[in-house]
Amino acid sequence: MRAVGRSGRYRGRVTHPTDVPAGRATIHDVALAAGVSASTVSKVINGRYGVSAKTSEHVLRIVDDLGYASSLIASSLRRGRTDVVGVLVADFEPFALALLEGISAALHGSGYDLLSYAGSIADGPRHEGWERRSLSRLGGTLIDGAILVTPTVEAAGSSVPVVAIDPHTGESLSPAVAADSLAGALQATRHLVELGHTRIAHVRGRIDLESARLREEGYRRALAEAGIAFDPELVRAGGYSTAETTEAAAALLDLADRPTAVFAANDLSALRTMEVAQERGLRIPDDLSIVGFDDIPAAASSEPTLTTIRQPLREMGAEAVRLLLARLDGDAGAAPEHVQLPTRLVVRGSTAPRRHRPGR
Amino acid sequence: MRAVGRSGRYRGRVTHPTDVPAGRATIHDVALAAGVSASTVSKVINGRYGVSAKTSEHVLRIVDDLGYASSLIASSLRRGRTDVVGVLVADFEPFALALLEGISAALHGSGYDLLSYAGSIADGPRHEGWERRSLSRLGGTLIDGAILVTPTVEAAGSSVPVVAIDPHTGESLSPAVAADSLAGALQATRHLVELGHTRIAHVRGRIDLESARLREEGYRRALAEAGIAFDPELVRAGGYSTAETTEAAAALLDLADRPTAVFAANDLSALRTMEVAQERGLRIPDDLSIVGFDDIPAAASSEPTLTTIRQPLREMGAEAVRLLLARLDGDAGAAPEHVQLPTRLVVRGSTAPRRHRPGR
DNA sequence: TTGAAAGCGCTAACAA
DNA sequence: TTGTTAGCGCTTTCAA
Repeated sequence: MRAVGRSGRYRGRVTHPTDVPAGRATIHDVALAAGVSASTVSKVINGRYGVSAKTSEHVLRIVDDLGYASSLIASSLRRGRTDVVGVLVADFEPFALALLEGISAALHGSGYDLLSYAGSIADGPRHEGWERRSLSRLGGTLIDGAILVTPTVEAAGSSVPVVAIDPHTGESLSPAVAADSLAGALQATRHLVELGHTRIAHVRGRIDLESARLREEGYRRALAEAGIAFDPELVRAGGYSTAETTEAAAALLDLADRPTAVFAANDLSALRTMEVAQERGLRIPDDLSIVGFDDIPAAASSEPTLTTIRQPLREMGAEAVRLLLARLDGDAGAAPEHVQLPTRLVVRGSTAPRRHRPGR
Repeated sequence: MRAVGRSGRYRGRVTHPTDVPAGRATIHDVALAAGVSASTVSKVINGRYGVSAKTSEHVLRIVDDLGYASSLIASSLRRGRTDVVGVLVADFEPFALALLEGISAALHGSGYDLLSYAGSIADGPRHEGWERRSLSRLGGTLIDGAILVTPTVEAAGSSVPVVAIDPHTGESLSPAVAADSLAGALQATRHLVELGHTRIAHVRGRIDLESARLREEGYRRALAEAGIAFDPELVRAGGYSTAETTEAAAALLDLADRPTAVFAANDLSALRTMEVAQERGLRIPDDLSIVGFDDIPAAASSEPTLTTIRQPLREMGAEAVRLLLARLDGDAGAAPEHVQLPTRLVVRGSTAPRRHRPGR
C-alpha cells in the first residue's frame, strides 16, 4: 500500500547531517560517510592530483554506495562551465524536434552533453524574446554554449557562444545556419505554375524570420517570371500559428475567385490549410493544390501526402553543432559565420494539374 | 582586453563592479545600477510584498534595460524549486522525440517549463544507469520532477517525483506509462500468420525493458495459438542498437532455412532489418515481410513503408505529464500508479502473403 | 596529502 | 520599506 500526499516526502528533507539522506546525497553526505572533508571528495571526483590512492579508492566506493553524482547546478555555479550544450526552443514542435535529432547525433563523442529547454511553455505561446530570457537564465552557468531555434530576437552579446538556426531577420550578428528559402520558394511556386495554376495563394510565415520573408520573395519572383500578376488578396498572414493560419486559409478559400493552389510557408501551415479546405468539402489535389515547406515527418503521412520543399533539418542541426563547437574550442576563425544548405522539391500527393471547375 | 584561453572570451569576465557587464547581468549589476540592495531587487523580481511602488517600478526599468533574468541555477540552488519539469532521455531519437512532443503539448498552461536532458551522449552510448546519474545531477535542484524515458534502472528513491515511460522490467515502484506491448505483439504476429507465414523470426529489443519482454512473449503466444513450433534459431538479440540489430538480421537472413517474415521489437530495428535484407537483394515484401513496433514517423516514409504496431506516443507523453503533475501538486492519490494505453496494427507496404520461393 | 575558508548568484529570515 | 546576513552544494585556493 502506498502513502498518499507523497510529494511532501520529497521536500521535507531533515537537515541533520547524520540522517540517512532523504533525497539525493550531497558531497557532505559522502564526506561524512568516508570520514574525509568535502574538498577531498571533490578532488577525488574530479580527478585532481594530491589525493592518496587509498583515500581515493575509499571515497569512490562510498560514492558508489550512496549513488552520489555531483549537482550540475552547484558545480556549474562554482566552476562556470558544465560541458553541456543547450538547445533553446520556443516549443517542442516537429521542426525543432527534427533539428534536435541532428544536433544530438552530431554531438556524440564530443564530450558535451545535451540539454534542451523550451522557454515559451509556462508563459504561454508567442512570448517575444523568450530566447533572451532563456539564455539569461541558463547561460553563463548551466550551459557552455547554445543553439537557438528560430529565435525572435538577435541574441548577440550573450554570455556564452550562440549559434542560430533559421535566424531572425536583419543583419545577423551571431553565426547562423539556414536552408535556402529563396530557392525553395521558387521551386515550390514554379511547380504550381508548371501544373497550370495561375491563381496561386501564399500563406505567409512568421515575418520576423528571415526565412519566411525569403519564401514570400521567392513566391513573388516565380509569379513575375511566369508573367502572373501579383494579387495582394492572395497573400495572407499565417504567422506559423494554428489560429492565424486557420483564419488565413478560410479567408482565401472563401474568396469569390478562389485560388486553385496554395503555397504555405511551412508544413504545419500547409497541413492546417489542407484541413480547412477539406472541411469545406474541397478535394485535394483535385480542387486545390497545396505545397508546404520543411518536410517534417507528418508531411509524409497526411491524407493526401504533402508536396513540400525539403529542408535538410538533421544536417542543419549537425552544421550548427559544428559552428558552436568551433567557438567553444576557441577557434572560431576556422568555422564560417553563416551556413546555407540547399532545399529541394519533394512531390507527393497534394499537388495536381489545374482542372477547370465544373461550376464556373 | 580580455583573457585568452579556451572560451576565455566568454569567461574572463572582469569582476570590477562598475564595468559594463561583459556577460549576463547579475542581480548585483541591477542593484548597483538601481542604487538598491540585491535583496530588494530579488523581492521586486519575485513579486514579494514590502517594496514601495516607486522602487519597484524603478528596479523593473533597470531590469529591462540590462536585460536581466535571474539565473535558474542560482535561484534554484537557493529555493530548491524551479517550476521546471525534466524529461530524461538517453538520447534524442525518434521514440523519445515523439514522446517529447506530447509532453510539451500537455504541459502548456501548467505553469511548468520543460527541460530535456540527454545523459548518455558525452559518455558514449548505452551507459547503464544514465538516468540515475542524470537525476542526481539535475534533481533536487534544477527540476521539480522528472519523466524518464525507457530507463535502464528503477529510479524510485529519487529526490524528486518521477514517472517512467516504457519502464524498466521488474516490479515498478515509480508510476509508469506504457503501451500494451503484449497485445501489440500478438497482433503483429497474427498478422503475419494470417498472411500464411510459418517461418517467422523475431528481432528482440532491450530485454531490460518490460515492453521488449512482453513483445517476445506475444510473439511466442501467437505462434503457439497458430500451432507453429517455436524455433529458438529464429529469435535474435537486437537490443535496439544498430550494430546488434544488423548482426541479428544478417544471421537470420543467412540461415539455410531463411524466415519469410520478421517481427522486430521496434521500428528502428525493423527498418535496419529491411536495409540488411535489401542489401542482400531480397525484395520486401515479396521475399520477406517485416513488421515493426512504435510507428515512429520514419515508418511512414521508408521504402516500402513499414507495417507496424502503433503506440500512441503523444498520448503516452501527455499521460505521463498527468501522473507527474498530480504528484507535484501533492494529490498523488488522485492519479493512478500505472497507465497502459492500447496499441493497434497499421498495415503498410512491408508485409504481403507468403510466396513460395522459386529456387527451393 | 589533507582540510578550512571563501565565494559562484541568488533568496529568505531577520534587523534596522 | 529597506538592507544585512547566512547559506543552498560545490570547487578552488591556500595553509597546515
